[in-house]
Amino acid sequence: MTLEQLQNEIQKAITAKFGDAFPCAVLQAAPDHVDADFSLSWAMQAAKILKKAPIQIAGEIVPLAEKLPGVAAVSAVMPGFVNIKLSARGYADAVCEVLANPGGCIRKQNLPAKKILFEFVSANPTGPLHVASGRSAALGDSLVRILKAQGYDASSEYYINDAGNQVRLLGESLKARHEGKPLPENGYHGDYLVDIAAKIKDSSGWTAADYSAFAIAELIKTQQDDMVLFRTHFDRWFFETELHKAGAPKAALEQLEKDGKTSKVDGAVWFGEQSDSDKEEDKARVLVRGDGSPTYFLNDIAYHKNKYERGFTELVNILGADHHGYIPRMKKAVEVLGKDPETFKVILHQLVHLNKNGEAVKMSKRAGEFITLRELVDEVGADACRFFFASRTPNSHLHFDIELAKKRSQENPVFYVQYVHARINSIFRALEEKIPGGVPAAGELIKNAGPLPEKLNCSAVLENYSFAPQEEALIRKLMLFPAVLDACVRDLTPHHITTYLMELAGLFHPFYDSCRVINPDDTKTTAARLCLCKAVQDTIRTGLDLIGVSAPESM
RNA sequence: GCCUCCUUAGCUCAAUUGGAUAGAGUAUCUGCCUUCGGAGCAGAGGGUUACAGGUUCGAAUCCUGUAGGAGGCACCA
Repeated sequence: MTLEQLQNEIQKAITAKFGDAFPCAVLQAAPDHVDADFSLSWAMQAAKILKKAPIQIAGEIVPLAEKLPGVAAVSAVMPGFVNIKLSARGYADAVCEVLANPGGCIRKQNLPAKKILFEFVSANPTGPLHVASGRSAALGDSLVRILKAQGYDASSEYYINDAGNQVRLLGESLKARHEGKPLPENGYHGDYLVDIAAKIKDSSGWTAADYSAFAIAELIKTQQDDMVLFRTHFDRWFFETELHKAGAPKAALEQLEKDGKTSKVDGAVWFGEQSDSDKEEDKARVLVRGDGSPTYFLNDIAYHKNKYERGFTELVNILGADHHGYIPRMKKAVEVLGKDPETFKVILHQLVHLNKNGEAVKMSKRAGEFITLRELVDEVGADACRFFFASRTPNSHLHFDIELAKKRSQENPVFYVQYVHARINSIFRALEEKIPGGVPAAGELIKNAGPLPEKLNCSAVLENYSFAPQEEALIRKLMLFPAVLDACVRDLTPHHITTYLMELAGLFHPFYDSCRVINPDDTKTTAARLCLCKAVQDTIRTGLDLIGVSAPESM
């Protein structure tokens, strides 16, 4: 029995008794000071509609919940909570469910038919990726993993601005480096262009465009390597030049003009009304400059039109907070394209603040002063990096202390979580030595990283097993994992997973301390505890994998 | 000037979206010299959730205002 199943049963019973004009019944973990496993606040939410006292409604739910399998006791307490205690059978079943679906990560049924496209990082190909891109990458890649694991149709994409002014400027900067001449005004000063210039073998007959193309190709390759190093996968790298080849900006412009959504002022084509309100709300923008060239905004409209044309029904863009002004006009553009603006979502993450020796590090790409993502990964490792970036809600400002991160000390919570995984593994390694031949059934279990072996009857192993309080606490936490994944999808953020993993890891140690797993004189207890360890290990591995962090067998 | 976001334990952050006595890691203090990994465990201290009002059975969460911080307001991308 999973928590979701129990919740559904309660929902059914409540609907049968009270009708369906109410919020959903949600089971949540009971607070520490309450003698219960899970609790329901539904009675208080329904009180107004039912025009009854919450405590009275709660009292009416008690007999309904008492009948459910896996439930040992139910009580109604002021001001109107329904508290539920699980039976030993309920705990045992919960462990079996986790083992049957590794990590309790169950693919959902009856999902809405959505095709979701996540676009993230999409940094200009004018330099190596810096740490802020790491935050985007960690958020986006983790979210795609989480959605896919739950059965959603989600894809990832990186948009490369390989056209426009910055490309020309980049080519000019490279040419200057190659010829040892001074850089152009506003050129790119980073040392990486010196390295790229050194790779040029024969530049005779090169045009400005050739320099640009060479630099872009090199930098895209660098960014792709950086993303591989950061375990971030993109289903597609989309080139802006593809749009231009297909005449997409022109087509988009024609559609907008046909619908009367543009206006001409001073020789430039504008998007939106020239009304004060549109200007104030940042919805009016130039699409085509006075010289006839398209702005990035028109290109972006064409790009998003293209996304919808490829069959995606929901677009999610992950952007740094410095782009927030872009959202209102893009939403308006989506609407004008005839799509529901709700299908265009933006995850805005606040910027990464780097601190070094207590001082803020200012970063400017053009000045060439920045910490690259690669440098950071080389110093602290991809595991710590990914975990750290995934640990914060996108909305919060992320303070990254370089000195602290470089220390690779145990202050980093990622080690705390990984340690539990490795520690469980060492228990499994010790089994053969302590009990030659292993224990019935469970020995089979721990050899398999995948789903439960057919022949293992987990519920038989846990039959009549009496759980210690530390074991119960661990199982309760395991039962909450699917709800954590739901929360990640709901909020479009992976950070609930890292919080959860730290709490789960924190519950394993007291179990480990007070419940010796391997006992040659009691193979029944040994088998039961091995099952529990396996369930914890599966869940940790699944959780870490969803945020792109490794689960080491030893450390 | 206008707009967006943030302010929770010494530090870094949570809080199942309005639920019960606000929780973790880390740091500090006190115990455990460890037969499956001590990168650990048990316990303690640490909070007027920036401030002031409001909404209701109930607020860190919602609404208003104030203070402080970050970012954005191009015929750049």
